[in-house]
This record gives sequence, C-alpha cells and structure tokens, in this order.
Amino acid sequence: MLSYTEENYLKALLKISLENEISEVGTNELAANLEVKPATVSDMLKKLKEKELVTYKKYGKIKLTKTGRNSAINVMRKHRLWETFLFEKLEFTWDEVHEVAEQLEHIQSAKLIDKLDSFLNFPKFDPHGDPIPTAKGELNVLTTTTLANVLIGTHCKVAAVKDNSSAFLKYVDKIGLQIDSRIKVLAKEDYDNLLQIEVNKTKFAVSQKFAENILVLTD
Amino acid sequence: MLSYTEENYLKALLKISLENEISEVGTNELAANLEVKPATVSDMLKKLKEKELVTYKKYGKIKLTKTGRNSAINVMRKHRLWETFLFEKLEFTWDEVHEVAEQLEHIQSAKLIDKLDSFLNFPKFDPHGDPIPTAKGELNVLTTTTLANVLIGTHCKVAAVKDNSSAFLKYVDKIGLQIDSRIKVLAKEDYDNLLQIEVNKTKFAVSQKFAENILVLTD
DNA sequence: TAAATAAGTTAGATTAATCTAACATCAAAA
DNA sequence: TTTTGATGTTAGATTAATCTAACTTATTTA
Repeated sequence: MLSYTEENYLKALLKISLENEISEVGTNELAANLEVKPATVSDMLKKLKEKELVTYKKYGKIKLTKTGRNSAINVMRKHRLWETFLFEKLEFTWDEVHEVAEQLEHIQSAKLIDKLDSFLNFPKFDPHGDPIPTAKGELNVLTTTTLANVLIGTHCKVAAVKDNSSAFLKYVDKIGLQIDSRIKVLAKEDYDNLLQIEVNKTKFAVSQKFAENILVLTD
Repeated sequence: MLSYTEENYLKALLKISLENEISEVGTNELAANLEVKPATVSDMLKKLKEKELVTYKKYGKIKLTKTGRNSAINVMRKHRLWETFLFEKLEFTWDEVHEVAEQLEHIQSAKLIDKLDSFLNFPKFDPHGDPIPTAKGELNVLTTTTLANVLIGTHCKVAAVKDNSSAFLKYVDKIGLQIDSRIKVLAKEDYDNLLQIEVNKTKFAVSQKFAENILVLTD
C-alpha cells in the first residue's frame, strides 16, 4: 500500500519522464515539480528505493521501476477518469477539474475505478485531451507537436493542452480554442516567435509560451 | 481547514450523540469508536478545543460546539451522498458503499458536493435509509424504533439499518429484507428475546442483536 | 586542470498522529 | 467514608513528511 505522498512522488516522476521524453530524473527537478525542497526528495528516495519503486544511487539519476511505473500509471488513470467524470457528469469546466482530481486520484478502490470507467463509457481522453491509461495499464502516447512548431501556412488540430492550470485554460477558452479546434498558422514573428493564427475564421496573436502549451496534430 | 483525522473525530462525536440521543460523550467511548487509545483522544481533544470545535474540561465530557457540529454534519452529508452515488450510479451493493465513502467524505470541494447532490436529484436518504443532511446543514432525524421494540402481533416497515458493516448487511440481504420491507412480528421468546417475524409471506427467526440494528416505523 | 557553480546529501528540528506505561481523578459500593 | 474499579491524563517514544543549514559531489568553464 502506498501513501498519498508516495503516490504523488511516483506520479511526478512519470509526468516529468513523459513530458521530456526521458526516463531519468534529477532530485532538484523532482523537488521543483512537487514543490518541496531537494532535501525532502533525498529522504523520500530512500523509502521509494527500499520499496523497489525507483532505482537510483547517490548523486545519480532517478528512474521508475516496472512496479513504480505501474503504480504511477494507475494514479494517472484515476486522475484522468475523475477529471472526465467531473467534466461530463457534474458540469465542471475544464479549468476546474484538475484541482479536485488531485484529491480524488488517491481514493483506494479498484472496483470504484473500474465502475467509473464503465459509467463514463470507457473514455479514451480526458477533458484536456490527455490519453486515459486502460485498466491494464496501457498508456497510448500520441505523437503530437506543439503549436509553436507548426509550419507557417499549414493547418493543424488541437489534440491536447500541456498546462492544466486554471489560468491557462481560461485564456484558451477566451480565445475560443477547444480540443479538436482547427488552427491555421498565418505568420511567425522572428524576434519573439509571436504567432498569428486563425481559428473559426477569427485571427489572433499568441505568444511562444502559449503556443508551447498547445499540443496539435498536423495534417 | 480541518485535517482528515480531525474530521473523523468530529464525525464520530456526532455519530455517538445521535445514536444514543445524548449530547455529551466520554473519552473512552470516543476512543473505542475511532479504534484508537484513550490517550490519543486526550491529546486530540486539546487541539479540537483550541480550534473551538468541542467544549470540555479535564475529566469532563466532550460536546461539539455549533461550529464543530456543522463540520461534522457536512462530513456526514458528504459520506451519505457518496454512498448514494456508489449505490445508484456505480452499481455498488449496499454492503460495499460504506468503506469507499469513508475515503470520499474527506474530499474538499463545496462545488463537487453540490453538483453531486443535484446529479443524484437531491436524495433524502442514503442506501442504508439514513437521512442525508441538506446543503444548509439541516438533518432530518426520523423518529424510529428498533425492530426489537415492536409489539408482538403488529406490523412495521424497515426505515434504516443501524449497523453499516458488510457482514450485517449481507445477512439482511440473505433474509430478503430491504428498506421499506413490511415486517410482521409474530412472537418473541422470553428467554433470549429471539423474534419470529414474517417478511414477504416468509417466516424467519432473528436474534435480539439483529433486531436492535433494524430501525423501523410502526403503523 | 583548477575554480566556480550547480546538484545532491546529511544532520538535526519540527509537526501531526499515534502508542505504552505510569499516574490521577471520579464514582460507586462496601 | 474509604476503597476500588472505571475513566481519563501525562510523559516520553515512534513514524511520516517536511524544513533549514551545512556539507559533499559533480559539472562546467575560464
């Protein structure tokens, strides 16, 4: 049985790995992600190593073991299913779901999650466009790029958002972007990479930072 | 903000008060209910008193303050709404819901609970027949007796069950009893208070212990 | 390659919740 | 009223998760 905190460490390790397409993570990086001090991570790593959830040696990099990764994927599955539930059944907006799912993801009951999955009709993606791992632990990673990398003059479709913060998502809403929105990239400013885009026949300028948080599929 | 543990202490105090129709509770009683040692309760009482959630003085009785009672009722509301959700939407049986609701009741989100309430169509009772407090904190206490007190030869209707343990509820299921089942009390054995009852034209014998855990409305 | 900087660890404290063992108080019965 | 059993408290430890401050190791760069 994993503690609430241990689950969060594993989840953060998985998240960092997936976001950066790496498999080894540093102590400071993990600490920053969890908003704790590196010293705290050092302590916790001893426990996670003891339980064979991660491999690492002193001053080395941290890597999830098979078991650790499975646990992390299970937490991610729960998180994303709960987000979907809140969004689809309880009328939460997509900028509200993350915070509550952070709590719900730690509820321990295999039956609950399987029933929830079936109640929601086995959704494949959560409200942010992220893939929901299956009951067997299969995680379907999409090959997407960010809007920042789309060639000028070409079209793309919003697949997911990278930043799940309320502030970012409200901004995305304001522009009228949604999952599956079609975007045409009109121009890019050399100086600061400001992008001119067209969505639903309307033109907008978006910053590089913004564009890097929009995951898209190109045609 | 209350901790998980503090919420459990308040909930236990409310539960004991309601079950015994009293307002003051002893340290040992509370400890037994929470399955911790009396020493632990003594410590925790200092904190709860400090936060003005209970009143008590050394070697005295414990009583919830207005604030403490409101918090406890809110936890109870969450618990019972979650039980109802699990039972009605996720196909849990009534003997399975309690355990999971013990975890879910601690999720912090007012919006979640209000939306859940409306999603469930503002249920008045949970799967065990217990009243669900309203969003305003109103708790509708039914005036019921236990099956053990019903006069021989009279009829009654099952309103709720007192014991929410899986073992008890499975036994109730086996006999074919449900909320709203009509029962006729046929006879009571003087020696051990064994009851002969009739449910759906079938006769059963039930022990005093069993009968004391069935709350009924008499005609 | 040596110095400077970044990254990571250790030691010692703190807080919350729990325990055991010993002690104190209360209430009931002799 | 005194004893005794039940009830409740205190002192001192323990565990998990965190911190700060000091230290160590690794890496980069001049």
